[in-house]
Amino acid sequence: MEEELELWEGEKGHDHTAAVAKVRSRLPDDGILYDLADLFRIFADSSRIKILYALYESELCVGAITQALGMTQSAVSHQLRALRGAKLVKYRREGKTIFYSLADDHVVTILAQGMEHIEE
Amino acid sequence: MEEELELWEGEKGHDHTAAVAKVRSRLPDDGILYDLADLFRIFADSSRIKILYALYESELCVGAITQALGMTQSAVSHQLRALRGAKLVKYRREGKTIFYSLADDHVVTILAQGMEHIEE
DNA sequence: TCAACATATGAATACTTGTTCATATGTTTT
DNA sequence: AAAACATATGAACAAGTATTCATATGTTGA
Repeated sequence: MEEELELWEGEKGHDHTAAVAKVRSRLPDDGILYDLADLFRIFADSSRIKILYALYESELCVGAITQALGMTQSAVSHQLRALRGAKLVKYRREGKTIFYSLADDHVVTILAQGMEHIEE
Repeated sequence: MEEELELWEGEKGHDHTAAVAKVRSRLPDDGILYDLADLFRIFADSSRIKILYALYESELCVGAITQALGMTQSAVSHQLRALRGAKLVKYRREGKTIFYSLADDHVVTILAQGMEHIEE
């Protein structure tokens, strides 16, 4: 007797070709997906999350963030650098002091959606 | 002559007490912020992002994900475990096959907001 | 211009994490 | 019951990363 015809030549198991083709055609470019992962990696640390929440309602200078969160000035500054790199915060200088604030509404939305998710 | 009165006893630099108190009063509990960081950490990897996007439109079995993304079955399974742990995907069994799908709309919203942010 | 202040940065270390390899679990068919 | 299939899991290694410590840059006032 004949064995079952194998449409996907040489592969084991059942056929996925249709689903695979559909996924591949709609999946965003690799570069985009890497950038997206990089963005979320910035949110993936509790120190940075704390900084973002601290900035939720008003701008703050580095010293205030440092005191409020009980971190060292160096650690805060390193994390602000990461947040700046991801364009999640903006800053303005006033004399020796530099004030940071949230860059745009995406930050707020992302935090809020994440919060909703974990509170379910 | 008198030195300037130091309201925040012993600290150097200018005063942050008001801002610090405000931030501290509004900042969510540490545990919540850790959970939030943990959630975003799941999004912080391009393999998992790819899996989530693959599941964007329809459920898929592990084999289909494996083929579509060109990963090993083991790697996919490990990442699905992480996604399951964060309740970002759900699954159902049909014989030997297990179909995964997105758990809720937060996943879609978070991905979409992230995408908007990096496309600016 | 010098001292004090505010913030930033580089290097080193301790910790976390994604993948691979080998194997285990669970399901269906013969 | 055994074999084939589909998925899950544990251990180990390589790669990435947050903090600390020391120091640098930039700004203001004396």
